[in-house]
Amino acid sequence: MSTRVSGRYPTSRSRRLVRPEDGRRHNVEFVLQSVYDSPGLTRADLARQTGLTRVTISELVAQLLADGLIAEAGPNQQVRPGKPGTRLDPVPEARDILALDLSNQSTLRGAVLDLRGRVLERRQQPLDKAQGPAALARVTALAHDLAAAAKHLVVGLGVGSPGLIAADGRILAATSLGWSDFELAGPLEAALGCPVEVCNDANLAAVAERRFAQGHDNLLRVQIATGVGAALLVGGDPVLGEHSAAGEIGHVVVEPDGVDCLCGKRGCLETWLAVPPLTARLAAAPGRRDQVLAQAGRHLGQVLAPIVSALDLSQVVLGGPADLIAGPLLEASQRLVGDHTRVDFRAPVTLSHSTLGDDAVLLGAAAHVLRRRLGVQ
Amino acid sequence: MSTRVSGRYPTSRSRRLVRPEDGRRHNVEFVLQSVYDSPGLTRADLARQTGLTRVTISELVAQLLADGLIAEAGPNQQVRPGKPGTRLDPVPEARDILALDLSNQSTLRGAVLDLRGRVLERRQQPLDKAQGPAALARVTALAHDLAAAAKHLVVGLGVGSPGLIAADGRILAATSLGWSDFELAGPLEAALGCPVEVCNDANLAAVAERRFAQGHDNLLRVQIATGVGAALLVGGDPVLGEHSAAGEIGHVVVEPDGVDCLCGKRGCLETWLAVPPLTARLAAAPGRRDQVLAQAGRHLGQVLAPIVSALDLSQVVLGGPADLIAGPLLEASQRLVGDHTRVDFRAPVTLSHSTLGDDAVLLGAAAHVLRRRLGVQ
DNA sequence: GTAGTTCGTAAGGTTAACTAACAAACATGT
DNA sequence: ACATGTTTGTTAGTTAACCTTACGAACTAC
Repeated sequence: MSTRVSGRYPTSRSRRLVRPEDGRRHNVEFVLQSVYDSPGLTRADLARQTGLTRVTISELVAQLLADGLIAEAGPNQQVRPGKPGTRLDPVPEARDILALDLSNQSTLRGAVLDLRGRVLERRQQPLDKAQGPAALARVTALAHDLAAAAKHLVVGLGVGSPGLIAADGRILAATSLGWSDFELAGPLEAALGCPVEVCNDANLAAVAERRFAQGHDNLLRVQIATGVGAALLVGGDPVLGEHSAAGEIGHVVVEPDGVDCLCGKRGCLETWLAVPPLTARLAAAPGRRDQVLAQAGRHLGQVLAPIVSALDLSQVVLGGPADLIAGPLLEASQRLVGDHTRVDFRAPVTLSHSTLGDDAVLLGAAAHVLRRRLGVQ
Repeated sequence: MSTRVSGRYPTSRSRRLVRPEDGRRHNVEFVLQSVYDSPGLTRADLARQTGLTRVTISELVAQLLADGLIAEAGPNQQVRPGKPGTRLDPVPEARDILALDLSNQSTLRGAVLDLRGRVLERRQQPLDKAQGPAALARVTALAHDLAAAAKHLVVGLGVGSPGLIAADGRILAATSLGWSDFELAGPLEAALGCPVEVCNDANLAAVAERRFAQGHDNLLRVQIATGVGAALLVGGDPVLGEHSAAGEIGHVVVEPDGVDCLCGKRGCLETWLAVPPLTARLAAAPGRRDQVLAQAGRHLGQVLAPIVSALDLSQVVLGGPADLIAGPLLEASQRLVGDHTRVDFRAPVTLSHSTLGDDAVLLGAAAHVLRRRLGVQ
């Protein structure tokens, strides 16, 4: 795990040839994942569970012990014949992960986390409407702050950015930061000397729900803020789409004769669900708060229903201000989706308000680095 | 390729440990894929393209030559210094693939195909409303017919079945055949002695669009027949969903105060788009054929719009009777999806009528076997 | 005709899996 | 108490799949 020269083990799609050492690293990562999933396993347990021999497992474990990523935790307390095995536990404090959240328009947020997703340090940096290279300078400065605050070896830096981000981390368009067709990871890697992973902020928030809030492998996360964005996990992986624009549901029309939207169409979902228009509607109808929220929730449900059906989702998570989302809006949305999609062979979908708060993107950035660099997902 | 003992190379999700021979097979498959993608490559081309050494590539190529899956095609006609390389071509006639389509309620259809997807032989078997074990007997008989008709080594049998099919091929529910929680692949493998892959019919049709009709890696295919079903490819892979029920969009409500549906709700998409209700509506309004079809198309578009936005799809393919689909229905649907989702950073989605006709499922079954057994996708 | 380039193969090294065998540490039965 | 059997983790040696180095064959260019 200390030396990472060649690329990652290929998935079914990103195909490339593999060398024996790719297999070795994959197997080391697999053992690490197993120890994270089931702390206290012994080498013999791992061998039985994986099908590799005890000899090979011992070698893989020795590598992880040498790297400090796992530790022996004394003999197994069992009442069985035979020599008791040695329990193995993960050591989440062995490494630090740096995480950046660029989604806030006024302040860049950063944190140092351990491998369990605990926030160890926080730093931030005003953006002051910096654009392009000036924004890059602010981001780099914040990254340096984080690197200086880290007290352990750093696995890597994860960056959650708004906008369209390609699969390779290239930023196709991020208007709030003035970047287009911009390579962010390269300069940051050069400046910091550690691996950098750039990903869309909404996708990272969804990844965080999965890893740190017991989310399912197939889930939809909707973020309600200045606009309305969504991210989708299928089989645990974020969906990028044909133009890296997946999740852009804010401009689906839900009310053909509704009010004008900035995009030029009328009655887009955002004209109901984004925070500014929603608070304006609430202010304009003082005594009808619950009805307005329920109406917004039904419009959301109208968009969710086909998605939930087509993807057979069981979980939708909503992020955003609790006072707007957590009550009638969520309930109305859940009811409409249930009523419009219910079939006998599918359990009803569950909508819930995110428990991750403002740290969703930071946690997702850490989860992403954890996965890409150590294979733990 | 002749010996296939251990499992397949793992993807990012289906994780397991890998042995050196798994890597070897993955690499052999990669080379085969490369030769299918770019016929006429030389060993040296492959080495440059993949990063492996010429020595290793020669070994992998020797394996494929010995299996007859590729062939040398004389020296490269080039005007360059140096020894000309030997061109390598795929040999699609080297193997046969058996394919079964169980989606028709009255007749089981089967075919023998080559590795290019050309149909070499066709067989069929009346179902006569057989259910459960009796249906299995019909399926097995047809599979035997196909095996007897094959003139080359058989890669495997692909089966496209209606109903809910789990990722491992287990049939969770297929009401038209009277199967529930039913292991179809096991008995067929025992009877035929060749690998069997079972998959949902709609998913296979989508796979066929991708491989044999130049479909994108992210596409939605909607089949309009007795009911309305859909299948979704994300990154080239079929989406199964949390309960293997992905694609079931027929019972999304599009008209809350519409007519009663068999499912117990009102105004489901099927009450507009399935062939029986649609033909009934056309018969009931003799002079308004185009308007009725356009209305059906708009209801479809209403369901497609959120899906297209959330997944950033660029392609939707409609399968079913051309006289209903190919005209005003498709145009109205395309227009509504465009009008309801258009945003500046995304190219508009393209709806089209499938060109694969009745063979979509058979072709998909062959493509699936090709991919699972020979790694060509 | 000579030099330079490119292709495919041969020989031998390195790595990462395997099998076989063994000492250590435990429970159980006499 | 003590032999017996079980389970664990390690050592020693084998096999497989990649690598590097080197070489003959076949072509172009001067």
